[in-house]
Parts: sequence; structure tokens; C-alpha cells
Amino acid sequence: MPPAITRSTRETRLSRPQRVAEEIKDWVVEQGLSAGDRLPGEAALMSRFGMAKGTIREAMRILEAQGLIRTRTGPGGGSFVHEVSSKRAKALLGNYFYFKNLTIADIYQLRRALEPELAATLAGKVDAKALRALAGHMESYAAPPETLEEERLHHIASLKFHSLLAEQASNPLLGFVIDFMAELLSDITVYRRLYAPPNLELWSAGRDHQHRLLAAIRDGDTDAARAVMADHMEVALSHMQGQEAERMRRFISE
Amino acid sequence: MPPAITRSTRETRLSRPQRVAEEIKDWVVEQGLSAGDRLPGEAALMSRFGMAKGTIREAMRILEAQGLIRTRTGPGGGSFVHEVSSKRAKALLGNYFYFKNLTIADIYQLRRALEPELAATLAGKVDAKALRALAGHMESYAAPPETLEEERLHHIASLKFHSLLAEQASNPLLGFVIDFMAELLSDITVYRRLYAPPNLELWSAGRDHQHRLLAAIRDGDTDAARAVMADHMEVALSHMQGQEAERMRRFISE
DNA sequence: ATCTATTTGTACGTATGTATT
DNA sequence: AAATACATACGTACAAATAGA
Repeated sequence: MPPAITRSTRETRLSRPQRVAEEIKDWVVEQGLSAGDRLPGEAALMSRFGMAKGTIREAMRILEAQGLIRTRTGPGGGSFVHEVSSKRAKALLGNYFYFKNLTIADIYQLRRALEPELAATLAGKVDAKALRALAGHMESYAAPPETLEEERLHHIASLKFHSLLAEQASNPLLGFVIDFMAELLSDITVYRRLYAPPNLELWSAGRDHQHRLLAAIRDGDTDAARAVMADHMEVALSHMQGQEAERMRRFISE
Repeated sequence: MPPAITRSTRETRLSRPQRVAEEIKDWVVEQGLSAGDRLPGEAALMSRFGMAKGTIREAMRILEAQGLIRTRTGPGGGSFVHEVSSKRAKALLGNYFYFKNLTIADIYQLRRALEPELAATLAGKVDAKALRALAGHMESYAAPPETLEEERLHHIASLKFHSLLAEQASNPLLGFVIDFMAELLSDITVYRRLYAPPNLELWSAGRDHQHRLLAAIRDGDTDAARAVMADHMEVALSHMQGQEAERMRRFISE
């Protein structure tokens, strides 16, 4: 059975380029095209829809903005179905939350629930190569932070650790949400002064957690992985909780 | 302090309309414009960027596709900053997962972790009017399902119940994720045959859960709300688990 | 390395549509 | 009802990029 398509009661209030974009989308699904497949060229679309070049091009820009196609010039060029990248999806979703005034506490409410779950499902499922990469990444913040700037860099790297873990998730939804949150927090750290002054105790507790986490994952110890990550979240939360209700605004696109 | 902007190493490989779109975005942030504020008209942008109408229009279509602006014709018309709607955000994110072959189990892994959390934070925080609306919504599936079709409708309505709950969340991130998942599941139910044959036991268990949940929320009983929702997730999961590893594909936009 | 063919990208002038006053 | 102010759409001409001979 061909994939599902949903269209919210095909509103007639759409502009022409928007309608064209929708129709092309439908067509792609009907044809069962997938990533890499080629779409008709501008000329073909112009005659198929009976519309001028500019109109067709606006439609293509819509699809491109959604990350659904890529376009190349030259012979053999044209527009191609493109798998929406996680980067693009995160950017688009970030625009939504730009208007939402998320707080640190909001993000941590989900992290506390999801990160331990991820850790548990990862136990025994991460290959040696990825484990080495994770351990290698930890090297970048192996030395205790001495300055505010170092603390900031460590914090970002530590969040990156979670993104790398998320990449290993076999559940794409879980991986995406966790990765997205890590980026949100990373943005805060970059654009606001949302990292505490160097605190050796927290730093060593955090590293200890990550070490134990990798060990538990390597050994396939589901319960330990979950527990360590749960502890880690509590520490991280208390780390940030000084900044109560700090708000974030984010406005990106790819 | 003005909001944060991120741009991934401003790639020079962007086409003109894309660059224009990015610059307009930056400009909006710099100016501190917010929803409803007006952008310069086409003519003004043409002269500011030294580009032709078509190029500017393609840029606007990009911003529009991302849900960041709305455009109206007529006098006093033009383009206006627009808060990205949750509907649009869900559609854009849905496109990402279209390529990801999510399974029911993937979605339930997050639901089991997040729905009880939502229930807990809602306890005592939902006003009487919203509670009445939720109870009213439950009426739409008060009668036991007798046919496959009724079972399907009930299932969708039951998922809608969770979306309505999610709307009440004070945590926008939690609310969004839960709502998004409810829609994903609803799509499956609509486009595939992913609902079990009528099962009175499950139906009454589900309704019982939802009733007790509303009561716990009304009474501000955090623990009970969490526990009931946790039970409810287990039942719902077992309800769907017959359809092991069923995959979903979704491809929508607004 | 150069040319050539193909296909998208940009520019501009004009005409039409639409909503406000 | 008419005038106005704006976006929308069209058609054409030319520029730029890329692959292949």
C-alpha cells in the first residue's frame, strides 16, 4: 500500500505556488519516488501546470525550504527528492519554539524522562567503534575547567556527548528529540551566560557519570545505564537550576 | 538582550533567494520584530537588495513555507511576521519522519515516558472549563464500539483526548511532543488498518482510565494522575502490540 | 583546456487579482 | 461604486553553472 498522505481539507485559499507544491508532493508519493529520484524540469512543469516559470520556481522554493528537494543546475541537473535532514528538521522545529519562551526547566522535564530511557536501550547495542568515538570525545573536556570560558566549552562538549549518544539510538524519534534538546541547551550556553562558574565537584561528578555510563553500555548492563543516566540528569539539572526560569529564543534555519 | 541567532557557518553555497531569506530573518531578529509586525513591501526589498521581483518573491515563499511570515494582498497588505503555528511545525516535522520508518513501538517508548509526566504536572492545574471540555469530548466515544469502523473512530477520538490534554501543558515542549505523537498514531489509524477488532474489555479499561485521570487532575492528586496514565499507556500499548513493527509513512504540509 | 548543450538562476516589464477605503 | 495599494502571475531575454565531448 502506498504511503499515507494527509492534507487538511485541501483549502482553496492557497496561492498558486503553494497549490503546485502540494500537487507535486502528492505526485511524488503516488509515484512512490524516494530520495535521489528526479523531478520533472522547470519546462516540463510549466507546461504540465500551464503556469509561468516564476510560479513554478516559487513552488520549488517552497519544497526546498521544507527540505524535501534539492536542485542542481547544469546538464543532468534539476530537482531531486531529498530526504529531510535532521539538521533541517531541527532548524524548522527550532523556529517554532522561538516564539514559545522555553525554560531550562521545560527542557529538563523531558530530558529526565527520556535520557535514561535512551541509555537503557543503548546498553549492549553500541558497537566498539562508536564507543571509542564517545570515549575519544570525552577527551576534549578531560582537564578540569579553570576559566569561565573553559567551563563554557566543556559544557557544550558535554552536551555534544548526548547528541552523539542520540545518534546511536535505534528509535529515530527518541534520538531526534534528545538531540534537539541538546542543541537547544547548547544554544543557550552559547548566546547567554547560562553556565555556572567553574565547579570542580560538578565537573568530576559529570565525567564520572559519563565514564560509568559508557562502561554500562559496553557491558550491556541495562539497569546500570539507566540509573547512571538518571543520576547524571539530576546533577545536570541542579547545575543549571541556579538560572531559574531562564528563557531561550532561537531562530535558525539550516 | 536581543534573541540569539545561529547560522551554521553562513555557507556561500546558498542561492540568492535563500540568502535573501536568511538576511531578512536576521533583520527581523535585529529589529526585534515580533508576530504581526510588518515587513517591507516587495518594491522596498527589491531596491534594498538590488534584486528583481522574482528573486524577492522566491525568498518570501521560503519564509512562508517555514511558517515565519504571512502575506496578504490589497491595500495595507504585505508580508507580516507570523508565529509558527503548531500545526505547521507538526507538518514540517512529520516530513522528516516520513523517511524514517517509525514503528508503533518507537512512539510508545516515548509515550510511556512522557504521558505520565504530563498527567502529573497537570494535576490541579487544569481549570474547570477545560475539564468540562475533556469530559465532553469523552462523550463522543461513550458507547461501546460495535463495528470495525466504530472502533476506528473511537480510537482516533481517544487519541484526540491526549492532544487536548497536551494543549493544557504549561511546558510547550512537552505539550508539542505529546501532541505530535498522538497525531502520528492517528494517521496510522486512518491510513492503515492499525486498530484492533472491537474489544470491549480494552474499551472499558481505557474509558475507566480516562475518567480516573480527569478525577485525579481535578483533585490535584499528582501521584494518582501519573499512575493512572502509566497504566493507560500499558493498556494502549498492548492494544497495538499485535501489530508488531508496523511502519508508518507520513507526508504532510499544513 | 575548450567548447557545447542542458538546465537552473536572475532580471524586468506588463497585466491581472484582491482587499481596503 | 470607484479608486487605490498592494501582491500575484506571466513571458521573455539573458546569465550562470555543470557535465560531457
